[in-house]
Amino acid sequence: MPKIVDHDARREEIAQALWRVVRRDGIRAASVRTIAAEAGWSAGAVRYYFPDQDGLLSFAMELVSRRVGDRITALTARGGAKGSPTVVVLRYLEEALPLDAERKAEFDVWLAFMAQAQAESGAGTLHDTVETVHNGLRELCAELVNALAEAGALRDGLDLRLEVERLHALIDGLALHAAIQPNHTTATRLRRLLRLHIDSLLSEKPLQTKDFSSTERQVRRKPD
Amino acid sequence: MPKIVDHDARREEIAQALWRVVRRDGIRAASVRTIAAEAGWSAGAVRYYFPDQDGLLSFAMELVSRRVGDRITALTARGGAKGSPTVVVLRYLEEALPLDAERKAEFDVWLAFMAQAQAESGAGTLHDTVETVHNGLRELCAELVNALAEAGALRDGLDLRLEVERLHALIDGLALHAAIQPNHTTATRLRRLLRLHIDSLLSEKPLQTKDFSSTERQVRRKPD
DNA sequence: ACGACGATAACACAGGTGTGCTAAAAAGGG
DNA sequence: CCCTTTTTAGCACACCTGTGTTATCGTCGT
Repeated sequence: MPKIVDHDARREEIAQALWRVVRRDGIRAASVRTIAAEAGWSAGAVRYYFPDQDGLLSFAMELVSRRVGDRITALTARGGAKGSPTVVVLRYLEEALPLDAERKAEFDVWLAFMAQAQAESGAGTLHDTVETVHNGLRELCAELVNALAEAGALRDGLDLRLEVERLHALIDGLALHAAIQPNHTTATRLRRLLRLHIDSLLSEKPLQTKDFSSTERQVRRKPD
Repeated sequence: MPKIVDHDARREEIAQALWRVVRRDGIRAASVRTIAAEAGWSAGAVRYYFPDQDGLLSFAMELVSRRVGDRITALTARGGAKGSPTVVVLRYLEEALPLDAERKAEFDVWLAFMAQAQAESGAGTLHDTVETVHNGLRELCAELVNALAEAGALRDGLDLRLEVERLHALIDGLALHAAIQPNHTTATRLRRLLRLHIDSLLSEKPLQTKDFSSTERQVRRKPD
């Protein structure tokens, strides 16, 4: 029997080379040859694992999707539901934000893939993965909001369905801002904004933690 | 004197052809020849107005930026500041959301440009326009929040700086969601979510309008 | 009418692109 | 050792790419 390599591992390796090319030079530079050079193989070797480049693109995109999904499920397996409801919510949602270099890199290529998927108007492999991830994040938001509601932690009069959408939009907006202006929207600021939003949904004053934002300037209505 | 054409108008026409190509086939298909074919001219004619394609790309991107900027200033010129502060805020922010087909098209190409700009890591023409637009929208959010604060409409204890960031992120997140799932995140839902967020910042119950969301299911804490 | 000049088209060239095909290399079992 | 099967590299082809360069066309003032 000849040399046997782990095909799946090889494919992931090539996909990660694709990520690096996309991040460095944009998706326009993601050709079979440049990716092969980046991965350190010949173009023929790459084509042995990916017969056409559309398959390479969609695989690389689904790998991003799988990565973030795995992080979420790993968090659950590790007892991510331990602690007070708001702590659990923050822990999960912070996992969806580009707080470190690795996740920022993932989000950058995800952004490129989203833009490319918009071209396949309505349907297509890329578009489907975008929808899957998008719905998955929405469902996560829904579960977390529902958990807060069942714990009786939410303030009165909230429209749960709308709050799920608002939270979901905020998460994606924050991620986008972190990608666009990482120097302005830093990791700590992301965390603080997320916490601020969750707190605004709660009925009681939240428990104070070490990075409580008491240093922020507060505005008070001028007395009349 | 020979035939004289309006160069700026021609450039805008070509840039719009670029937009159509990007929207239909993605930024990867945005070559000089495909754009020329889309615009109905020869490649040589296009290159007469844009010596190189990097200039074409950045011009097309800045045109998007100019379009949305013009809409905002046009709104101001038309007396956009008339009415109660919250009405003014909603009017301005809705202008930044892809509520109709034209603005959705603009956002789609804007998304592609943002992804491409991420490749020029840190600097570059595209990156600069992204930052300009991004800072412009943030400044708009800041002005609107400040207007609400000066009108005494905001609830107590808000951190203005953080609220500006949160509003800004929500706007971009909503726009992204409208682009990704237009069937789910419809124009009316966008408006409702934006209104919900603004209302959550106010100290008093907002004035009711015709599209008041009384039809939405409300959640009330179970009595203990 | 005609010439001058902006506008358009066409061609050339070197290189890149996806993809099919084929030959060489590598590696473990007999 | 050799042989079989997987893996890798290489080449070929037709086409597309950006960018020069050049020639033709159209239109206006004279």
